[in-house]
Amino acid sequence: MTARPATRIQARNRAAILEAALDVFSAQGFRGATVDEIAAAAGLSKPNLLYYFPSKEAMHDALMSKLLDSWLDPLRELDNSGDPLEELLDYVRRKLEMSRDYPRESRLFANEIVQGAPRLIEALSTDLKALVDDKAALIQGWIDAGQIAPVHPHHLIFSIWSLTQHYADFDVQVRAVLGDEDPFDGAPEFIETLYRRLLTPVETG
Amino acid sequence: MTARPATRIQARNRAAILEAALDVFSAQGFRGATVDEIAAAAGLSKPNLLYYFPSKEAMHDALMSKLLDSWLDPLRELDNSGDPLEELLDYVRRKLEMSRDYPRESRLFANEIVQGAPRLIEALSTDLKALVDDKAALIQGWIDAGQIAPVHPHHLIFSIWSLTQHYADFDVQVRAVLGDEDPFDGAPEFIETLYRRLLTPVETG
DNA sequence: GAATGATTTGACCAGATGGTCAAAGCAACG
DNA sequence: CGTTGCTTTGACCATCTGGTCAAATCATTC
Repeated sequence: MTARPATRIQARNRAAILEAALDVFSAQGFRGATVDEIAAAAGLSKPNLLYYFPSKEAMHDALMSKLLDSWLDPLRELDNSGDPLEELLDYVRRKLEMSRDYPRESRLFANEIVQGAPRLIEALSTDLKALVDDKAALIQGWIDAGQIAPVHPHHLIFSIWSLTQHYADFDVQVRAVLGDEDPFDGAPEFIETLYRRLLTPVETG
Repeated sequence: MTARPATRIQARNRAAILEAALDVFSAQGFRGATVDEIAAAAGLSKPNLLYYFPSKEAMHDALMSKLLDSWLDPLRELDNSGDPLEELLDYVRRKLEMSRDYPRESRLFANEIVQGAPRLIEALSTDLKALVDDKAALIQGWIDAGQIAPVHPHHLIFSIWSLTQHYADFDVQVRAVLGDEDPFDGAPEFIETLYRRLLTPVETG
């Protein structure tokens, strides 16, 4: 599909550009980002940058298609291989780690969605919906089997997204409120407690 | 403080402009919004719009200062007047209703924060932090009294923000995944269940 | 080291955008 | 109904921005 970089120079420069573009797009949004700024961040001249990517939109597209995949990976791993509650907690942990380790990717995504996801809506209602529906069915199975407490599976997934990504997307707010305390000191325990208490099945009397 | 509109025409036009600006800024972000677009949405010519607000930034500022206040109001109401768990659930409900009824305000706020809150960071680390610290202490008091289960108060508040605002800020994503189902059919029950189970104190044995 | 093709750049362009200004239109009040 | 001050606008400007292009530079291969 994607044209393979033909030379070492191409590989290096395309990587540098995408790295710079991630920086700028995630901090400024698509319209807020300028090609000049990305070029400067990548250490290239603007025409040189446009030699590797035909347009600003092409850079954004390249980032977005890489992004959606890696964004969905943690959910793909959710399966029937272990204890349901632990499976879900693993998913939560993976998502929280992504917020901590890849906040720019999370913000790039958030920027896109908040503004109506013009360049992404197609993939959301096809690929994403299909995957989520699939995993929701898996979760519903666990509920029907009494292995976790009954909750609306889709909303459960939304809650995991929102709780974990909040720490990346609203980072400045969280840090402004916490002051010196590192958000990721308390977050894992809080969120794990939350889901343990929510999902642990109640004894039927 | 703010200059009172001197005439009926000023009152009407300033209101129309802020309404239009809310529409456009919340959908496009600050840099994505154009003055022409706001003017058109307000039914005014661009120079006429700039007669009422001296610049694009002035419109944004006017919106932001109104916003932060109303955004914090639900939290201000959290107090010691009732059962702690019900107090917190009321707060959650108020926030969720705001997401449903005022999604543009929520997205305006989200846009600002995701992009580093350049125009808001000051207020976040003073006003917001003070209010949250205050309410966190209240919550800690409930925990110490054994009235709700022990959780990190700040993270509890973050979780309420993220869970409720998710339905406004990530609306397109939520709807893309849910298809025909209205998000606000399932969300209130899901979130209430979540906080009841999280916060109901466990019997000490 | 000359030829070939990949890479880089300075100069440039067209359109968008935030903002200005002088003049025209309009409402209100005497 | 004419004066006064508020409101509206067409025309205009400077700057920013995405993108182009021809020419120059560089790497590679024979």
